[in-house]
Amino acid sequence: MLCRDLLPMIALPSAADLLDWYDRHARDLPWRIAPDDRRAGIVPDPYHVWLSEIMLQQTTVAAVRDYYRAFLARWPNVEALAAADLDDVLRAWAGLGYYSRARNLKACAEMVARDHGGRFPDSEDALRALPGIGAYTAAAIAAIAFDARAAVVDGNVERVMARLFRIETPLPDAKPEIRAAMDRLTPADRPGDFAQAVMDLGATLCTPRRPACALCPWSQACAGRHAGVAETLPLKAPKKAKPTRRGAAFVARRSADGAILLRKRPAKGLLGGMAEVPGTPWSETFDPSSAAGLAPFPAGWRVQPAPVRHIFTHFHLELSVLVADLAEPLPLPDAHWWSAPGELAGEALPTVMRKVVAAGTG
DNA sequence: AATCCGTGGCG
DNA sequence: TCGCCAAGGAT
Repeated sequence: MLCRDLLPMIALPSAADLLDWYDRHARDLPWRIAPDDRRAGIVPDPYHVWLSEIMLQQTTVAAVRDYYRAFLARWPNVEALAAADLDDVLRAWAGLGYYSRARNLKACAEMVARDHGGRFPDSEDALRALPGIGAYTAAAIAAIAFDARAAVVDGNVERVMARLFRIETPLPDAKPEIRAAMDRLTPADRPGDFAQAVMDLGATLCTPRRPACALCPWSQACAGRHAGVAETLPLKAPKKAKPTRRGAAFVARRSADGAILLRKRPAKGLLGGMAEVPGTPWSETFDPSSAAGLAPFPAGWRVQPAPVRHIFTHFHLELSVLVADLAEPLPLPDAHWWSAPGELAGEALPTVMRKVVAAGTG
Protein backbone atom coordinates (compact mmCIF):
# COMPACT_ATOMS: atom_id res chain seq x y z
CA MET A 1 0.00 0.00 0.00
CA LEU A 2 2.30 2.67 -1.28
CA CYS A 3 -0.31 5.35 -0.94
CA ARG A 4 -0.90 4.58 2.73
CA ASP A 5 2.81 4.98 3.39
CA LEU A 6 3.01 8.33 1.69
CA LEU A 7 -0.25 9.98 2.68
CA PRO A 8 -2.79 9.60 5.42
CA MET A 9 -6.04 8.16 4.13
CA ILE A 10 -8.28 11.07 3.34
CA ALA A 11 -11.98 10.54 2.90
CA LEU A 12 -13.56 12.13 -0.13
CA PRO A 13 -15.74 15.13 0.71
CA SER A 14 -19.38 14.55 -0.10
CA ALA A 15 -22.20 17.01 -0.64
CA ALA A 16 -24.46 14.72 1.39
CA ASP A 17 -22.29 15.10 4.50
CA LEU A 18 -22.42 18.85 4.27
CA LEU A 19 -26.17 18.98 3.56
CA ASP A 20 -26.75 16.78 6.61
CA TRP A 21 -24.81 19.28 8.69
CA TYR A 22 -26.75 22.16 7.11
CA ASP A 23 -30.08 20.50 7.95
CA ARG A 24 -29.06 20.60 11.60
CA HIS A 25 -27.12 23.87 11.78
CA ALA A 26 -28.41 26.27 9.13
CA ARG A 27 -28.52 29.83 10.43
CA ASP A 28 -31.93 31.51 10.57
CA LEU A 29 -31.69 34.45 8.17
CA PRO A 30 -34.54 36.76 7.12
CA TRP A 31 -34.08 35.94 3.42
CA ARG A 32 -33.54 32.22 3.85
CA ILE A 33 -36.03 29.37 3.49
CA ALA A 34 -35.19 26.94 6.30
CA PRO A 35 -33.94 23.56 5.01
CA ASP A 36 -37.02 21.72 6.34
CA ASP A 37 -39.33 24.12 4.54
CA ARG A 38 -37.22 24.04 1.39
CA ARG A 39 -37.39 20.25 1.24
CA ALA A 40 -41.14 20.48 1.84
CA GLY A 41 -41.37 22.37 -1.43
CA ILE A 42 -41.45 25.96 -0.24
CA VAL A 43 -39.55 28.06 -2.77
CA PRO A 44 -37.96 31.44 -2.12
CA ASP A 45 -39.11 34.60 -3.89
CA PRO A 46 -36.42 35.46 -6.46
CA TYR A 47 -36.85 39.14 -5.57
CA HIS A 48 -35.96 38.36 -1.96
CA VAL A 49 -32.97 36.28 -3.00
CA TRP A 50 -31.73 38.95 -5.38
CA LEU A 51 -32.16 41.82 -2.90
CA SER A 52 -30.34 39.93 -0.16
CA GLU A 53 -27.51 38.86 -2.46
CA ILE A 54 -26.86 42.41 -3.67
CA MET A 55 -26.81 43.69 -0.10
CA LEU A 56 -24.52 40.87 1.00
CA GLN A 57 -21.84 41.68 -1.58
CA GLN A 58 -18.74 42.37 0.52
CA THR A 59 -21.03 43.09 3.45
CA THR A 60 -21.66 41.16 6.65
CA VAL A 61 -24.97 39.54 7.57
CA ALA A 62 -25.18 41.72 10.69
CA ALA A 63 -24.90 44.90 8.64
CA VAL A 64 -27.50 43.76 6.10
CA ARG A 65 -30.36 42.50 8.29
CA ASP A 66 -32.09 45.80 9.09
CA TYR A 67 -31.54 47.27 5.62
CA TYR A 68 -33.03 44.14 4.05
CA ARG A 69 -36.14 44.33 6.22
CA ALA A 70 -36.54 48.05 5.58
CA PHE A 71 -36.23 47.67 1.81
CA LEU A 72 -38.67 44.76 1.72
CA ALA A 73 -41.20 46.66 3.82
CA ARG A 74 -40.97 49.76 1.63
CA TRP A 75 -40.60 48.07 -1.77
CA PRO A 76 -42.25 44.63 -1.42
CA ASN A 77 -41.68 43.57 -5.02
CA VAL A 78 -39.52 44.36 -8.01
CA GLU A 79 -42.22 46.46 -9.67
CA ALA A 80 -42.40 48.73 -6.64
CA LEU A 81 -38.63 49.14 -6.61
CA ALA A 82 -38.60 49.81 -10.34
CA ALA A 83 -41.10 52.62 -9.81
CA ALA A 84 -39.17 54.11 -6.89
CA ASP A 85 -37.25 57.37 -6.99
CA LEU A 86 -33.49 56.75 -7.19
CA ASP A 87 -32.84 59.34 -4.50
CA ASP A 88 -35.21 57.50 -2.17
CA VAL A 89 -33.26 54.30 -2.81
CA LEU A 90 -29.96 56.07 -2.13
CA ARG A 91 -31.32 57.54 1.09
CA ALA A 92 -32.47 54.10 2.19
CA TRP A 93 -29.07 52.61 1.26
CA ALA A 94 -27.06 55.30 3.08
CA GLY A 95 -24.57 53.74 5.50
CA LEU A 96 -24.40 50.36 3.79
CA GLY A 97 -21.52 51.32 1.48
CA TYR A 98 -20.60 50.54 -2.12
CA TYR A 99 -23.26 52.92 -3.38
CA SER A 100 -23.01 51.78 -6.99
CA ARG A 101 -24.91 48.75 -5.72
CA ALA A 102 -27.90 50.97 -4.96
CA ARG A 103 -27.75 52.60 -8.39
CA ASN A 104 -27.47 49.20 -10.07
CA LEU A 105 -30.23 47.83 -7.85
CA LYS A 106 -32.62 50.42 -9.22
CA ALA A 107 -31.42 49.91 -12.81
CA CYS A 108 -31.78 46.14 -12.46
CA ALA A 109 -35.30 46.42 -11.06
CA GLU A 110 -36.28 48.63 -13.98
CA MET A 111 -34.81 46.15 -16.45
CA VAL A 112 -36.57 43.18 -14.87
CA ALA A 113 -39.86 45.07 -14.83
CA ARG A 114 -39.57 46.37 -18.38
CA ASP A 115 -37.72 43.62 -20.25
CA HIS A 116 -38.66 40.52 -18.28
CA GLY A 117 -42.29 41.16 -17.36
CA GLY A 118 -41.44 41.64 -13.70
CA ARG A 119 -39.96 38.17 -13.30
CA PHE A 120 -36.29 37.49 -12.77
CA PRO A 121 -34.74 35.27 -15.47
CA ASP A 122 -33.79 31.81 -14.23
CA SER A 123 -30.54 31.18 -16.12
CA GLU A 124 -27.09 32.24 -15.01
CA ASP A 125 -26.36 33.89 -18.35
CA ALA A 126 -29.52 35.99 -18.36
CA LEU A 127 -29.02 36.99 -14.73
CA ARG A 128 -25.40 37.85 -15.42
CA ALA A 129 -26.54 40.36 -18.04
CA LEU A 130 -28.40 42.45 -15.46
CA PRO A 131 -26.71 45.44 -13.80
CA GLY A 132 -25.02 44.67 -10.50
CA ILE A 133 -25.15 40.91 -11.07
CA GLY A 134 -21.78 39.26 -11.65
CA ALA A 135 -20.61 35.66 -11.67
CA TYR A 136 -21.19 35.04 -7.98
CA THR A 137 -24.63 36.66 -7.72
CA ALA A 138 -25.89 35.05 -10.94
CA ALA A 139 -24.91 31.61 -9.70
CA ALA A 140 -26.36 32.26 -6.24
CA ILE A 141 -29.74 33.40 -7.56
CA ALA A 142 -29.90 30.55 -10.10
CA ALA A 143 -29.11 27.96 -7.44
CA ILE A 144 -31.08 29.34 -4.49
CA ALA A 145 -34.14 30.76 -6.25
CA PHE A 146 -34.36 28.46 -9.30
CA ASP A 147 -32.77 25.21 -8.13
CA ALA A 148 -30.13 25.30 -10.87
CA ARG A 149 -26.90 23.32 -10.44
CA ALA A 150 -24.67 26.39 -10.47
CA ALA A 151 -21.22 26.66 -8.89
CA VAL A 152 -21.54 29.45 -6.34
CA VAL A 153 -18.16 30.90 -5.41
CA ASP A 154 -17.72 33.71 -2.92
CA GLY A 155 -14.96 34.48 -0.41
CA ASN A 156 -16.19 31.80 1.98
CA VAL A 157 -16.27 29.16 -0.73
CA GLU A 158 -12.75 30.11 -1.81
CA ARG A 159 -11.47 29.61 1.70
CA VAL A 160 -13.30 26.30 2.24
CA MET A 161 -12.22 24.85 -1.12
CA ALA A 162 -8.61 26.00 -0.72
CA ARG A 163 -8.42 24.20 2.62
CA LEU A 164 -10.47 21.15 1.68
CA PHE A 165 -8.30 20.41 -1.36
CA ARG A 166 -5.12 22.06 -0.04
CA ILE A 167 -4.92 24.50 -2.92
CA GLU A 168 -1.72 26.45 -2.33
CA THR A 169 -1.81 28.65 -5.39
CA PRO A 170 -2.22 32.24 -4.16
CA LEU A 171 -5.41 34.12 -4.97
CA PRO A 172 -6.48 35.38 -7.40
CA ASP A 173 -4.60 32.87 -9.58
CA ALA A 174 -6.33 30.04 -7.72
CA LYS A 175 -9.81 31.12 -8.77
CA PRO A 176 -10.23 28.75 -11.74
CA GLU A 177 -9.04 25.78 -9.71
CA ILE A 178 -11.35 26.70 -6.83
CA ARG A 179 -14.32 27.15 -9.14
CA ALA A 180 -13.70 23.76 -10.70
CA ALA A 181 -13.57 22.17 -7.26
CA MET A 182 -16.85 23.76 -6.22
CA ASP A 183 -18.43 22.77 -9.53
CA ARG A 184 -17.44 19.12 -9.05
CA LEU A 185 -18.85 19.06 -5.53
CA THR A 186 -22.14 20.81 -6.26
CA PRO A 187 -25.00 18.27 -6.40
CA ALA A 188 -27.93 18.31 -8.82
CA ASP A 189 -30.25 17.89 -5.85
CA ARG A 190 -30.51 20.89 -3.51
CA PRO A 191 -27.77 22.98 -5.18
CA GLY A 192 -29.03 26.14 -3.49
CA ASP A 193 -28.92 24.65 0.00
CA PHE A 194 -25.50 23.21 -0.79
CA ALA A 195 -24.16 26.62 -1.76
CA GLN A 196 -25.59 28.19 1.38
CA ALA A 197 -24.17 25.30 3.41
CA VAL A 198 -20.63 25.93 2.16
CA MET A 199 -21.01 29.64 2.85
CA ASP A 200 -22.41 28.97 6.33
CA LEU A 201 -19.52 26.59 6.96
CA GLY A 202 -17.05 29.31 5.99
CA ALA A 203 -18.85 31.92 8.11
CA THR A 204 -19.20 29.83 11.27
CA LEU A 205 -16.57 27.03 11.39
CA CYS A 206 -14.07 27.35 8.54
CA THR A 207 -13.28 30.93 9.55
CA PRO A 208 -10.25 32.91 8.38
CA ARG A 209 -8.56 32.56 11.78
CA ARG A 210 -8.78 29.68 14.25
CA PRO A 211 -11.11 27.42 12.26
CA ALA A 212 -13.18 25.04 14.39
CA CYS A 213 -12.05 21.89 12.58
CA ALA A 214 -13.25 19.65 15.43
CA LEU A 215 -16.84 20.60 14.63
CA CYS A 216 -16.51 20.47 10.84
CA PRO A 217 -18.49 17.85 8.91
CA TRP A 218 -15.69 17.77 6.32
CA SER A 219 -12.77 17.52 8.75
CA GLN A 220 -11.99 13.90 7.77
CA ALA A 221 -11.92 14.92 4.12
CA CYS A 222 -9.88 18.09 4.58
CA ALA A 223 -6.45 17.87 2.98
CA GLY A 224 -5.44 21.20 4.48
CA ARG A 225 -6.22 20.00 7.99
CA HIS A 226 -4.39 16.71 7.47
CA ALA A 227 -1.34 18.65 6.29
CA GLY A 228 -1.59 21.07 9.21
CA VAL A 229 -1.87 24.09 6.93
CA ALA A 230 -5.62 24.74 6.91
CA GLU A 231 -5.43 27.99 8.85
CA THR A 232 -2.82 29.40 6.46
CA LEU A 233 -5.06 28.93 3.42
CA PRO A 234 -5.99 30.44 1.10
CA LEU A 235 -2.72 32.16 0.25
CA LYS A 236 -3.15 35.68 -1.11
CA ALA A 237 -1.07 38.06 -3.14
CA PRO A 238 0.37 40.89 -1.01
CA LYS A 239 -1.71 44.03 -0.78
CA LYS A 240 -0.72 47.54 -1.63
CA ALA A 241 -0.42 50.21 1.03
CA LYS A 242 -3.18 52.80 1.22
CA PRO A 243 -2.15 56.42 0.64
CA THR A 244 -3.62 59.22 2.74
CA ARG A 245 -5.70 61.88 1.05
CA ARG A 246 -6.61 65.12 2.74
CA GLY A 247 -9.17 67.84 2.22
CA ALA A 248 -11.47 70.28 3.95
CA ALA A 249 -15.21 70.03 4.64
CA PHE A 250 -17.35 73.05 5.45
CA VAL A 251 -20.29 72.71 7.83
CA ALA A 252 -22.46 75.77 7.31
CA ARG A 253 -25.13 76.00 9.99
CA ARG A 254 -28.18 78.24 9.65
CA SER A 255 -28.55 80.09 12.96
CA ALA A 256 -32.34 80.18 12.89
CA ASP A 257 -32.88 76.42 13.03
CA GLY A 258 -29.48 74.70 12.92
CA ALA A 259 -30.03 73.44 9.38
CA ILE A 260 -26.90 72.24 7.53
CA LEU A 261 -26.00 73.16 3.95
CA LEU A 262 -25.74 70.08 1.73
CA ARG A 263 -25.06 69.37 -1.90
CA LYS A 264 -25.17 66.31 -4.15
CA ARG A 265 -22.08 64.48 -5.36
CA PRO A 266 -21.64 63.56 -9.04
CA ALA A 267 -23.78 60.61 -10.10
CA LYS A 268 -20.90 58.17 -10.56
CA GLY A 269 -17.60 57.38 -8.90
CA LEU A 270 -16.76 57.63 -5.22
CA LEU A 271 -19.97 58.00 -3.17
CA GLY A 272 -21.76 58.63 -6.46
CA GLY A 273 -25.14 60.32 -6.15
CA MET A 274 -24.85 60.70 -2.39
CA ALA A 275 -25.08 63.88 -0.31
CA GLU A 276 -22.22 65.81 1.27
CA VAL A 277 -21.36 69.14 2.83
CA PRO A 278 -19.42 71.53 0.57
CA GLY A 279 -15.72 70.81 0.52
CA THR A 280 -12.47 70.75 -1.38
CA PRO A 281 -11.31 67.87 -3.54
CA TRP A 282 -9.37 65.21 -1.62
CA SER A 283 -5.73 64.79 -2.60
CA GLU A 284 -2.43 63.51 -1.25
CA THR A 285 -0.91 66.98 -1.61
CA PHE A 286 -3.61 68.98 0.17
CA ASP A 287 -2.26 71.47 2.71
CA PRO A 288 -4.58 71.66 5.76
CA SER A 289 -3.32 75.14 6.66
CA SER A 290 -4.80 76.43 3.41
CA ALA A 291 -8.32 75.21 4.25
CA ALA A 292 -9.89 78.48 5.43
CA GLY A 293 -8.99 80.17 2.16
CA LEU A 294 -10.85 77.53 0.18
CA ALA A 295 -14.27 78.06 1.75
CA PRO A 296 -17.22 78.15 -0.67
CA PHE A 297 -18.26 81.62 0.61
CA PRO A 298 -16.99 84.07 3.23
CA ALA A 299 -18.15 83.44 6.79
CA GLY A 300 -16.67 83.14 10.22
CA TRP A 301 -15.14 79.73 9.59
CA ARG A 302 -13.74 78.04 12.66
CA VAL A 303 -11.41 75.10 12.29
CA GLN A 304 -12.42 72.14 14.43
CA PRO A 305 -9.55 70.87 16.56
CA ALA A 306 -9.55 67.26 15.32
CA PRO A 307 -9.82 66.20 11.68
CA VAL A 308 -12.29 63.49 10.68
CA ARG A 309 -10.50 60.28 9.73
CA HIS A 310 -12.12 57.68 7.55
CA ILE A 311 -10.83 54.60 5.76
CA PHE A 312 -12.05 53.82 2.25
CA THR A 313 -11.22 50.71 0.30
CA HIS A 314 -8.09 52.13 -1.27
CA PHE A 315 -7.12 55.25 0.69
CA HIS A 316 -7.18 56.88 4.11
CA LEU A 317 -8.95 60.21 4.38
CA GLU A 318 -8.25 63.11 6.76
CA LEU A 319 -10.78 65.91 6.52
CA SER A 320 -10.28 69.26 8.21
CA VAL A 321 -13.71 70.38 9.38
CA LEU A 322 -14.60 74.06 9.38
CA VAL A 323 -17.79 75.40 10.89
CA ALA A 324 -19.67 78.66 10.47
CA ASP A 325 -22.98 79.89 11.85
CA LEU A 326 -24.90 81.97 9.33
CA ALA A 327 -27.34 84.55 10.67
CA GLU A 328 -28.15 86.07 7.29
CA PRO A 329 -29.99 83.98 4.68
CA LEU A 330 -27.50 82.85 2.06
CA PRO A 331 -28.29 82.97 -1.66
CA LEU A 332 -28.53 79.21 -2.06
CA PRO A 333 -25.81 77.94 -4.43
CA ASP A 334 -26.95 75.79 -7.33
CA ALA A 335 -27.79 72.17 -6.43
CA HIS A 336 -27.46 72.89 -2.71
CA TRP A 337 -30.14 72.68 -0.03
CA TRP A 338 -30.63 73.20 3.68
CA SER A 339 -31.30 70.14 5.80
CA ALA A 340 -32.91 70.78 9.17
CA PRO A 341 -31.83 68.67 12.15
CA GLY A 342 -34.94 66.53 11.91
CA GLU A 343 -34.33 65.82 8.23
CA LEU A 344 -30.64 65.00 8.45
CA ALA A 345 -31.11 61.37 9.43
CA GLY A 346 -33.10 60.74 6.26
CA GLU A 347 -30.56 62.29 3.88
CA ALA A 348 -28.38 60.19 1.56
CA LEU A 349 -25.34 60.94 3.68
CA PRO A 350 -22.55 58.35 3.57
CA THR A 351 -20.92 57.51 6.87
CA VAL A 352 -17.91 59.74 6.32
CA MET A 353 -20.23 62.75 5.93
CA ARG A 354 -22.19 61.83 9.05
CA LYS A 355 -18.87 61.93 10.88
CA VAL A 356 -18.18 65.39 9.43
CA VAL A 357 -21.58 66.73 10.47
CA ALA A 358 -21.14 65.24 13.94
CA ALA A 359 -17.70 66.85 14.24
CA GLY A 360 -19.11 70.18 13.13
CA THR A 361 -22.22 70.22 15.31
CA GLY A 362 -21.12 68.28 18.39
C1' DA B 1 -5.50 42.64 -15.48
C1' DA B 2 -5.48 46.00 -12.23
C1' DT B 3 -7.93 49.45 -10.10
C1' DC B 4 -11.83 51.57 -8.17
C1' DC B 5 -15.59 51.25 -5.06
C1' DG B 6 -17.66 51.70 1.96
C1' DT B 7 -18.27 50.19 6.19
C1' DG B 8 -17.98 47.82 10.58
C1' DG B 9 -16.28 44.19 13.51
C1' DC B 10 -12.68 41.40 14.97
C1' DG B 11 -8.30 39.91 17.38
C1' DT C 1 -3.75 50.71 16.88
C1' DC C 2 -3.89 48.24 12.83
C1' DG C 3 -4.49 44.91 9.37
C1' DC C 4 -7.80 41.72 7.86
C1' DC C 5 -11.88 40.66 5.70
C1' DA C 6 -17.10 40.19 4.59
C1' DA C 7 -22.66 36.10 0.21
C1' DG C 8 -18.18 41.15 -5.50
C1' DG C 9 -19.02 44.06 -9.72
C1' DA C 10 -17.71 47.38 -13.22
C1' DT C 11 -14.39 49.18 -16.10
